[in-house]
Amino acid sequence: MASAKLRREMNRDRLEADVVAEAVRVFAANGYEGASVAAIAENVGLSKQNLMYYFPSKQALYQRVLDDVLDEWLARMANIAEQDGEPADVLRAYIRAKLAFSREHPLASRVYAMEVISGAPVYGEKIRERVVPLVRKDIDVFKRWIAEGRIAPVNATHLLFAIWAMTQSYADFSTQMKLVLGRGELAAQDFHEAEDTITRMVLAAIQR
Amino acid sequence: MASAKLRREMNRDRLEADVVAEAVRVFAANGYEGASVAAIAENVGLSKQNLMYYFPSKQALYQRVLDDVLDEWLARMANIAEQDGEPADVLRAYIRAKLAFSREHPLASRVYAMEVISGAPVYGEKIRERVVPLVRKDIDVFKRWIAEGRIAPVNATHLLFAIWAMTQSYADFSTQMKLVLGRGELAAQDFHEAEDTITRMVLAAIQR
DNA sequence: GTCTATATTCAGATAGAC
DNA sequence: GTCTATCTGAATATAGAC
Repeated sequence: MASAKLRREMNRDRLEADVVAEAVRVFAANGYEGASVAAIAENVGLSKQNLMYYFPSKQALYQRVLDDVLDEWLARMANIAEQDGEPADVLRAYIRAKLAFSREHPLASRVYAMEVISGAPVYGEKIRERVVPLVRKDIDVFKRWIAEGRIAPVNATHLLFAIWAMTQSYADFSTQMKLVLGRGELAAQDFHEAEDTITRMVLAAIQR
Repeated sequence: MASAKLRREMNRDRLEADVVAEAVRVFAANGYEGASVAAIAENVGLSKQNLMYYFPSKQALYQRVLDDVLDEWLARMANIAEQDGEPADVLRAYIRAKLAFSREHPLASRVYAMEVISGAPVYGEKIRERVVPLVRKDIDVFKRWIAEGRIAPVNATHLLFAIWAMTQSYADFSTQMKLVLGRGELAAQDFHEAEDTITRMVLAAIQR
């Protein structure tokens, strides 16, 4: 009895995960309005009506996608800046983690980016609740380092904005980068060079 | 005769400019698919059908919007890197110009960003023709500086990607920045601090 | 050039049988 | 939970009178 229910729930979880994974692709490629539930359903092998049995509305599915994106992102990025260690080492780890996310989850990054660029009409409140406090904590860490004289007195907020922008662009703007590099895909080498260049800029800027 | 025609054409130009300006707003806020021609027409005081007399299709209007966005961007950004002068001064001017564009034309930046994030399905070819050569020229300037020993041997390509990402984010991600800063709008002061921080990072990185 | 009217397609969502 | 069938609204686009 319990095991049958458990198995059913695992199947459901797996199915939902499949749907969400496909939804990320479609939302990333077309934006919220441009995405069609029918397309997502077809790609995942469900009827549109059946998909809507699991996700009652397109918005509900979209919110679930954003929730999952943010969960994954928080799991990787939370608490990096708060770790002990030399500022240079912490910043290196932070840049590396954020670039790795861009490389491993470019679609997730793009869905989030499009939502923000559109003015965060559906996810603004969640960003305020879940992202902003984390960002502020990271900024506070930078400020503490400055107060303690461990790094140069840079503008902590804009330093973080800069790190975010530089690392995230390797997911969001990879299409343009590929055109500039004349390459079909960004390769491991590109991400290494990116990491070196970004790290160099950040560490040079905080040099006392 | 000729003056009547001229006047008519000026009116038409003005009307088209009004439509394009409004279209930028709507495309930036909703993406290509999410934008509706009817909404654009209404906001500009035309009937939908009348608008489609001037722009035969939604895609044509969208392409026109992107063309105008790119024209404006090229008018400001082309040839900055190619100017004579100390690398530090040229880079300062480049960063300032790009930040000014983000500040003065955030909607233009967002429309372009969404197109690129979506994979540039309609504007990819134009980007290849009009943007990529310019970017490559700028990168070549950086490489020449390195070869001449005027700046440190950084990765020229990724340095440019970094500058683009940092400056552009003040248009594209301003919604998130405003939430972090707890402010309704980005102010002149924010852009000054951004410019200082970005310039510091770039100049520190090229320091020999 | 501008209007009324309409064709056509497509999307999200719901009802109800099984 | 899954299916067939359908409703409803919106959006692009076109036809044709004035």
